Amino acid sequence: MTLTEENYLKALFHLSTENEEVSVLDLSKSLTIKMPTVNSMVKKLSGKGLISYEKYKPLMLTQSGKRAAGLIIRKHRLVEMFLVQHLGFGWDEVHEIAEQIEHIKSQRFFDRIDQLLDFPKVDPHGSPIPDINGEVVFQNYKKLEECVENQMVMFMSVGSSQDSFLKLIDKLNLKLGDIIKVLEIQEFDKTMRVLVNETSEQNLSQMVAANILVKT
Amino acid sequence: MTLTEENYLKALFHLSTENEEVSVLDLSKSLTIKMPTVNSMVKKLSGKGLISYEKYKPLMLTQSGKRAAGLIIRKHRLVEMFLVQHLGFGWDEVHEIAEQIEHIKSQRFFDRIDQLLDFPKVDPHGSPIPDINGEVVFQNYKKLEECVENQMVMFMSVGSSQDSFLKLIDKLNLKLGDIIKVLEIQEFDKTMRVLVNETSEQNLSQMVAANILVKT
DNA sequence: AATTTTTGTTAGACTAATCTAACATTTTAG
DNA sequence: CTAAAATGTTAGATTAGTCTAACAAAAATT
Repeated sequence: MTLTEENYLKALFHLSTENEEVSVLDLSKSLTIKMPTVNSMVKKLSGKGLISYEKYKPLMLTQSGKRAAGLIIRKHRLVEMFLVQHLGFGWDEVHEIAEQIEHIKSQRFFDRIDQLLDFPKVDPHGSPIPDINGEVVFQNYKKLEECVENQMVMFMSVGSSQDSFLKLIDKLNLKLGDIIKVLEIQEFDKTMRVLVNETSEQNLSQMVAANILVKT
Repeated sequence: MTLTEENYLKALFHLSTENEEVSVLDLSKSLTIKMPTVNSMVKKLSGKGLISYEKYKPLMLTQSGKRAAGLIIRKHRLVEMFLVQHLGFGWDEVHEIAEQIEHIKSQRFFDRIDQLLDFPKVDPHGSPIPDINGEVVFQNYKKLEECVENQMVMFMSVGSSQDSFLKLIDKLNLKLGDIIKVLEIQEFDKTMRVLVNETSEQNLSQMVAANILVKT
C-alpha cells in the first residue's frame, strides 16, 4: 500500500467513528484533497477490497480496510507514545512526526517500539492503541461538560488533539489521570469551576469541558 | 527536497568518497535507475544548485549539495545507532529502516535522538556521523589485509555493510573495538590467522581482511 | 586514423496523484 | 412537486519520477 492510500484509509476510519455516514465530501474536506481526486482514489481502494463503494452512496471500510486502517493508527499512536516517553516531546508536538513515521515499512520496528514502551494501551492523548489485528477497544468516556456539580471524575482522554487545545490544557496544569471535582457550573455560560487533585482550582469554559473526557 | 532528490544526493556523495570521478553511469548503477532518468534528475538538481553539471563531464556535488548530503547521512547514521542501541536491532538489520527514517521532516526529532545517544561520533558500523553542518571527519583507518605478521591493531570500522559480511563478522565473534593480533599470513592465498582480544583464534580470508578496517 | 564500444543525451510514453471544468444526481426548500 | 442547492462523477490536463528507443559524443581498440 502506498503512503497516500494509507492516509485515505486512516481518514475514512476516523470519520467513520465520528459519524454514522461518511460522504465523499467529508473525506475530501478531511484530507483537503478535491472531490474528483478522492472519488478516483475511492474507486481504486474499492478495487483493492478496502472500501465498499457504490455510486452516490456513503463510503464504508470493508473488514480488511478497517483492519488495515487500525494497524496504521496503531503505528501512529505507538510512535506518539514513544516520542513523548523516550524523546521528551510534548503531547502537542508529536502528531506531525508520527504522521510520517507511521508509514515506515518494517513490522519489527513497531514491534520493538511496542516492547520498549511495555505494550501501552493508550497514546499520550488517552486514545486507545489498536491491537496487532487493528482492533480498537471502544472507550465509553463521558465529556466533563456532562458532569454535574460535586461529581468527582478522572481525566482519561482528550476530545480534540488540536495544538491550541493541548497547549491550553498544559497551561491549566491538567494531565491525564488527574482527579477532577466539579465545584460549580455557571448557569449563564456553563463555565465550570473545578478542583484538580484536591489542590488547584481552575475555571473551564464549556468548550474546554466538552473536550475533556472523563471516567466516573 | 523530495525523498527522491535526497537519495540521489546521498548516492552521489558516497560515490564521490569512493572514486575520484563519478559518471552518470556510476550513479545510475548505484541507484539502479536507468541512465536517462538519472540524467534528467541530475539536471534538475543542478538547477537547484546542488550538483554542478556539464554535459559529458563527471558529476560533482556543489558545496551546498555536499552539505545537504552530509546532513542526510547524518540522519541515517544517527538512526542506525538508535536502532541498535535502543531497539535491540543487529547491525545487519538497521540499514533498510534507516533508509526510510532518514527522510523524516523534523529537525527536532533527529536532535533528540542525537541527545538520547549522547552525541555519538560513529554509527554501528564504525562509519563517522557527519556533524550538524553535514561535515564528515575523515577516518584514515587501514585495511587489516595490509597489516603484517605480529602486528596488533584495533577493529574500528567495516569496509562493507553487506548483510552477508556483517553476519559473518558476527559469526566470527568479532566486534568493533576488539584487539586483533596478526599471527600468520598464508603466502599462498593471504589468509590470515589472527588472535582476538588475546583469547580466540580465527582464520580470515583476504576478502574478509580487506573489509576489516583497523587503527594501529 | 578509423572503427567499435562505452557512455551520455534527447524524445516521447507511462503511472500515480493531483487539479479544474463540465456535467449528473440527490437532497433540500419554497 | 418543481427549482435550486449541494453533492458526486466524468473527462481531460499537470507534475514528478520512471521507462524504452533512438541518436550523439567520448573513449578504447585495432
